[in-house]
Amino acid sequence: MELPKSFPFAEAENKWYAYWLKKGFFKSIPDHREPYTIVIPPPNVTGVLHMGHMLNNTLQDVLVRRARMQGKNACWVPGTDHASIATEAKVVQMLAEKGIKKSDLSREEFLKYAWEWKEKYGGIILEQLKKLGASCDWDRTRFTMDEPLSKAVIQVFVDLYNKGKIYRGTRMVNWDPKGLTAVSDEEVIYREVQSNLYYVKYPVVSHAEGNPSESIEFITIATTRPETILGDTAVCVHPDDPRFLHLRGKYAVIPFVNRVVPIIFDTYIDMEFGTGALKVTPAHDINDHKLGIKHGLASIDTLSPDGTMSEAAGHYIGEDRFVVRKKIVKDLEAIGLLVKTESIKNKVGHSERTQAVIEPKLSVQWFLKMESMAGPALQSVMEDEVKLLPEKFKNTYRHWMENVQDWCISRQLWWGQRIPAYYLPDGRVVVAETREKAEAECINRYPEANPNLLQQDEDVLDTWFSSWLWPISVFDGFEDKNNADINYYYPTNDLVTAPEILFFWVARMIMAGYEYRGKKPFNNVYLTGIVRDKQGRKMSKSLGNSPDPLELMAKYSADGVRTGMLFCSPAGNDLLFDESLCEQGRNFTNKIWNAYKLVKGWKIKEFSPSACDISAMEWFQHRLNQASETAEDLFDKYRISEALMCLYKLTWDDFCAWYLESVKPDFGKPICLEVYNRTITFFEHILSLLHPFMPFITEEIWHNLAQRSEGSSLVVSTWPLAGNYQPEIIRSFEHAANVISEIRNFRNSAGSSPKITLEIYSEDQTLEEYQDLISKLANCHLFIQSEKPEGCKPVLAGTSEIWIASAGISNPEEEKKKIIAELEYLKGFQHSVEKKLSNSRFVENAKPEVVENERKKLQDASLKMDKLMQQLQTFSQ
RNA sequence: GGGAGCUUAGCUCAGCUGGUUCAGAGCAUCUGCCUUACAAGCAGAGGGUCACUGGUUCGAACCCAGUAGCUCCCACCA
Repeated sequence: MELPKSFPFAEAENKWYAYWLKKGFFKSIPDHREPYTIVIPPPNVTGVLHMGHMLNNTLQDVLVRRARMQGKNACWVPGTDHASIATEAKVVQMLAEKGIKKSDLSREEFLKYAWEWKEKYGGIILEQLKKLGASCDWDRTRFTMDEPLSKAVIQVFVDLYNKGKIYRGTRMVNWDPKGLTAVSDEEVIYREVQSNLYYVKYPVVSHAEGNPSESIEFITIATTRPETILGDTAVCVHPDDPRFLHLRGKYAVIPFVNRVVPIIFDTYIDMEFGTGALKVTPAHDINDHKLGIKHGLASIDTLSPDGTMSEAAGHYIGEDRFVVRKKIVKDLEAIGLLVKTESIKNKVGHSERTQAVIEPKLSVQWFLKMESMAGPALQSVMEDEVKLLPEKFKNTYRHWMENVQDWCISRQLWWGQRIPAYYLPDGRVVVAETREKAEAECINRYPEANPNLLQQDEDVLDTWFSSWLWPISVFDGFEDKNNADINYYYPTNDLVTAPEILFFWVARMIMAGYEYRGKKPFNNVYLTGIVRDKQGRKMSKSLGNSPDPLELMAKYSADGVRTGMLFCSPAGNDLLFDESLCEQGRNFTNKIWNAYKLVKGWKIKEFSPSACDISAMEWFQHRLNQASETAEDLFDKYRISEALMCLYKLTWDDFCAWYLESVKPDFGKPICLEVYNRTITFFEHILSLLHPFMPFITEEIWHNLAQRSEGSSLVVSTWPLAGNYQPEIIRSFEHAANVISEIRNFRNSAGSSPKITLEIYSEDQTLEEYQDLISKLANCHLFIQSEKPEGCKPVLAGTSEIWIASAGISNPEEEKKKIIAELEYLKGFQHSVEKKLSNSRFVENAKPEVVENERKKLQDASLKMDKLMQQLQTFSQ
């Protein structure tokens, strides 16, 4: 049977994934084994796979597959997130395309559409993950709005409310006047724009009842939003600003509305900016709002939800804010209060979805107090209860946790878990899990009230308010606190996610973990980087620089893309993605495939192995053990990229380039059975080590390399343990390999064909063991003898010298040049070591072994130099 | 504005407690090869003042201080 030249991955991927599912290898139920658990960071239910998911999920799969092979009960729980904002936006858009406005629908009608949409498009991403080879337990797939999970969310809300940790409060939100909704900070895009800075003077009076016409003095403020003047309730200056000291206790008069407001002093002011005096509009600016609270100022909301001036503004009522901006400037100028106009650059927030300029607006929201929850979560990370990888994120984490602000958990949306708060017409509130319970509670607490009049809060909860429960809720740890799953799988082992959501998600899961289980949710958090393009730009749809993962996998194979992504993505580092990485991954699969093709093509016969075979097998066994140990260590330190690179080199360089070349029989000759069997064993070992990275090709080859019993698979085979190895054996082989390289090098520089068999002599006894191997790989006859034969070129390999019978193939000029360069280098080297050794302070202070080493270096160097000098002399003869 | 981090070969990154021929790896580049597993390959080679300036030390890529540049997070400049 002729094998194809490269790995036929498309078929193999489908075949093996179906096989794994059919055999249920990814399923997990609690048993006597040690559990290994990962919960997936749930992607948006309507999302599609992008490069970030690829990196993240490949890493998880590597960890899970290795754990499974190590004999642990591996459980990778998949699922999706309802993503209120994103999904609702998509549904609204879909409806708009059908000519339906959200505002024309009832909540129930809208949700019906949303669920239909979710059923239709939801979960595509999970199907895509299967293409990648993700070994999730698909029977455990969860969605954050599945009934038990939603129930858990409501239960937690009620519980925290009853504990006094949830409260209602006023907060400034980002209001989108076009979308008529509040949007989260993440949905506000700050853009640098050219704006006008208007300098406006306000009359100053000395009494609260002062009359502006009596004023002889003015204070000039600078503003980019003059339309908000109508909502001003103070003017603020810096307490240390000498220009305004005399204004202490005085008042300013707001133009048009003639409101007399205090002049207040606060260090918040930047004296350098504008005039050093700030107009304070607590209802329409976040910092002014803070100042307002601090100084007890009134808050006048001069804007209607649609961005026009409200009744409270008193003037320009019903006109759009930007129209008013122009008008008010003109009117100020007319009454002589506009001092000047400057052009400046500033950043203005725009709504990501509607592009409208965001207006800060006060509104009533639900909050979760963070203080008491942050403490244990901070301590846990600082004491490495929960380990962050890489560790540098501990700093950022601490900084955030120490300055944590209360979490605004309400969202003005319909898609999500509706807040279980019920209001009486007079505004009194009861919080309960269901309407029935709320009514009962109402009767209990407010016997005089009519429970039929209770109205549920219109808002839903922030999506993070359900995802923070994920590691518990996927195991139904709220509904049934002591079920077998939660007791077995929780705390989970590793979490793999992006540092961007360290606070939004990771920190909050830790809080919820301690609050509801009294235990951390996971042991380790592996933080990946962001996948960027070659120029370091974030991948985004609008830039069009984000490749389609499915196309990449179709082109380079899933294994190729997986390894390509992992070749250079250490934890916490951004990955500058380039398709050439996938190419490298694909080439690697090709290399493995061809090694398999070679081995598979051998004819086997029973006879004794050659000396060359024996030395190769011995060396490779030790080298394999060494590499296994290194890889194991790297895995344990979560240096996944490095573990892969270690195995890459083991496979390509050691196994293919050296070992297989050493034992490869001459053309048409058979291989001896013992060597063949040994080779298969080595190959299997390598396939096992590579399996977590490249599940498909390894499975394919593993099945074809030997007879396998029915239902067996590399997926559930045993992870190979690193045996002992002797470094001396590896070193002595490396010496032989070095000799081979030198001979090849000699050939290259002499322009001699590799087909010519050379005669080589050496007095180095240690080469005797590898005599056959060197002869084979360097196409030569190696003789070990103490005398140097006539007419040979000496070549230095390490500290030992070989002599090459080079009749007619030498290139004396080249050789001479090389020797001289080498001598120069050694001279410098020798000099520096001598200097070090003649320094008495070095000899006295340095550790004895260090000094000893320096002496050894010096010895080796002089030995080499002697030999090189001798060689040089042969040229002058 | 506050905080954190980074700067080592053309690119992406290792380099652990300062000391082994310590200046490394992979990719890319160059040279020579269609050698019967693989040209998606083979055999070789070149390439770096470890950002800069001082300091500590017998000894610094590594420790300390300063300078420059870059990145990220938080806050949002009236």
